[in-house]
Amino acid sequence: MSEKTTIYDIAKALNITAATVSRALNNNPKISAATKKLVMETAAKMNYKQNRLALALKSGKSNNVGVIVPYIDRNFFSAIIRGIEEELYPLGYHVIICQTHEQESTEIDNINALLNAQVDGILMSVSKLTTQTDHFEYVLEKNVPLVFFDRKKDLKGVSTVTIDDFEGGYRATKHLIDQGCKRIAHLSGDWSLEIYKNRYEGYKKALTDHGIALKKEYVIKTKSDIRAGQKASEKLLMLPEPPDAIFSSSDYVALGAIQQLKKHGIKIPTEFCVVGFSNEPFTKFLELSMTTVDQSPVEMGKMAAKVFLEQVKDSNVKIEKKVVLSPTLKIRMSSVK
Amino acid sequence: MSEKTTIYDIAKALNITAATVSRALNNNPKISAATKKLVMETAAKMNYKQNRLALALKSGKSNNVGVIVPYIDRNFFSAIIRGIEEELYPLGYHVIICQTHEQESTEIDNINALLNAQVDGILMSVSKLTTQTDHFEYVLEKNVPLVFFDRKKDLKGVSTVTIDDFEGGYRATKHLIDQGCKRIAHLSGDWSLEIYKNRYEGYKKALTDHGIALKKEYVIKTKSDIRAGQKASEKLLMLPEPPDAIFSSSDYVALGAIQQLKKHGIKIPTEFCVVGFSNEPFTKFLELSMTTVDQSPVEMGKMAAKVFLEQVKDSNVKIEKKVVLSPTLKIRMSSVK
DNA sequence: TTGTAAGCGTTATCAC
DNA sequence: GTGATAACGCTTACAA
Repeated sequence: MSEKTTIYDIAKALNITAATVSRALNNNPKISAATKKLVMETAAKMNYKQNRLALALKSGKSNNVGVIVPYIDRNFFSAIIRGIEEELYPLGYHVIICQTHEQESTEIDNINALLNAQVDGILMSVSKLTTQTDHFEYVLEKNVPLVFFDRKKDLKGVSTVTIDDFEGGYRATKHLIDQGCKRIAHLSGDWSLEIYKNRYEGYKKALTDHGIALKKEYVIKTKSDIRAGQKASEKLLMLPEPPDAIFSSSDYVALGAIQQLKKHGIKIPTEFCVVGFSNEPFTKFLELSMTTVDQSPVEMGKMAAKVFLEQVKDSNVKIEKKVVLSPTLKIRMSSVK
Repeated sequence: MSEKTTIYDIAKALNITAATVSRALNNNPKISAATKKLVMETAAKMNYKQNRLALALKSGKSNNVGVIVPYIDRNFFSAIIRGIEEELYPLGYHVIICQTHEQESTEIDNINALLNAQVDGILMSVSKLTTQTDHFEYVLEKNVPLVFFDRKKDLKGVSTVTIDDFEGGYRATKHLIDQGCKRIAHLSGDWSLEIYKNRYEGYKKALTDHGIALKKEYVIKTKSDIRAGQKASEKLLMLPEPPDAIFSSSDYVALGAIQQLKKHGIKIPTEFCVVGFSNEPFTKFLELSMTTVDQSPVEMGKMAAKVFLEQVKDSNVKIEKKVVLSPTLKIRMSSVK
């Protein structure tokens, strides 16, 4: 029973040919009900399982999609993958995962490996350190659908699913203004990544829309970890006129800021408000729960999958879809006076 | 340039045969240095990429492994997957992921799908609701290596990688005893999952080893969420002699307990100590950081991958390896008086 | 309605 | 050292 049974085995058992078995198994109309039933039964009896590899080789479709992310154990990305998997699995697709570790060279390697594996599409978030775009063009040349989620590069023929980072930045900042904060600082990330640039732009627009002048010393670019948040907020507090609120592009940075503020005996939210970005799971478990911008990553994954499916449906038509999801502001204790 | 180039294209270009090209590409000894060089060069020039699907069909090895977990966006599992991916990718394997959603029927479906896809092995954590084992036996019949991590079923021929849950429970409890806690309660999970049973056994042993009688009313089985932790601890506080410490088999339950204790004005850790299990990321970000048992999931994933590789190496020898990793107690504020 | 045979891209086993 | 050919398991014109 350990040997795999093929359609030939079934054919032999019934004294018919493999082609007929294949037709019976695939609901081909040109087949008699009798033989079809017979084939179905013996297939079940012999425990036949279709070899997807053979099908893939024949059809040129592997029914696998590749998903590339920086790290799979970052909640934002694993939630996206969950969305992709849940959308695609019912349609018979399998998800192959790769991690770039934020390295461009690894990203290129991942893409080549997935292409060799004949994936039907690649869904990915661009690595922080990626500057070239040749490897993306190469995917397109091979006519393999390419969908960027969250972090993208602007390329012709590539569909993207992102959230409106500008809007996220705007609403976070407006919320702080509504709370009566007058001197709102912003902790940002590297602007070579659009997402951070856009969150900053939203911040800026909200300020000017409400007649608040942008103070250059209130905007600090940092790495995305707790330590960076501590250092940046320390710097802010040393200013002649320190801020009374922080909008951070990262939840981790915001957490570092909160820790540092507390160290200085500053009361949150009464004296100082903080808003983060990403709705990392920990933000709502804090004793002082953190206001943050939710990116609905599972939805983002599902949407990326849907865009991929559209692309596959009309493979002759090159679609270039730009889906922009709306972020949700999760208002919690760190910003409500 | 959009068409895929095969070894036939290279052969045609050089007026040799595909077999020769194949040999050149695969470092076959029976080939002249000259033709080899020539083939290599034109292969590069024509941008040849090996079709892994064809190789897979021919060889019977897909170089894919399937990984099945309840939910991919649970940190514990995504970290394990990270470990698996990082161990296997350098060897040319790709990781296909599936989610059971804790449903037995989905688990069975996942296994069949992966088997159809001709994966070279299946690495998985058993779903909470799984009672049958037929689908696992079936994998073994097909001679596909099967490795369980964390949640396992005892089956002949299946290798497992787990942490020593007994030890974890023992050390967590002993730590509480060392802190001077006298009345230690335990919040457990469903004992049909070995992990919870073993953590409880460790708890029990630590108590008796230190001359503390096990009180039945101090042991409560709950679901693994915050709400359950709140309710269970409420029940404990209503006891005629309420406990002065909780060892919880889940970080979420422990968090719920802490919240409830605070609601009653109970001071942690001075009046009451709490220890969780799993070292979920949020535990160390809490203002009152939580003591918990770390399961080193990335290491667990790497180990599962290594066990799989051993199995593959000697496919004729059936290996049944039981790897048990040691947990680490992360001592934090919630339990240090 | 069913059988025949070619083909998907490789590699392996023969010959030469 | 290289070429011809079969085989992996399946689908699909084309014939019958």
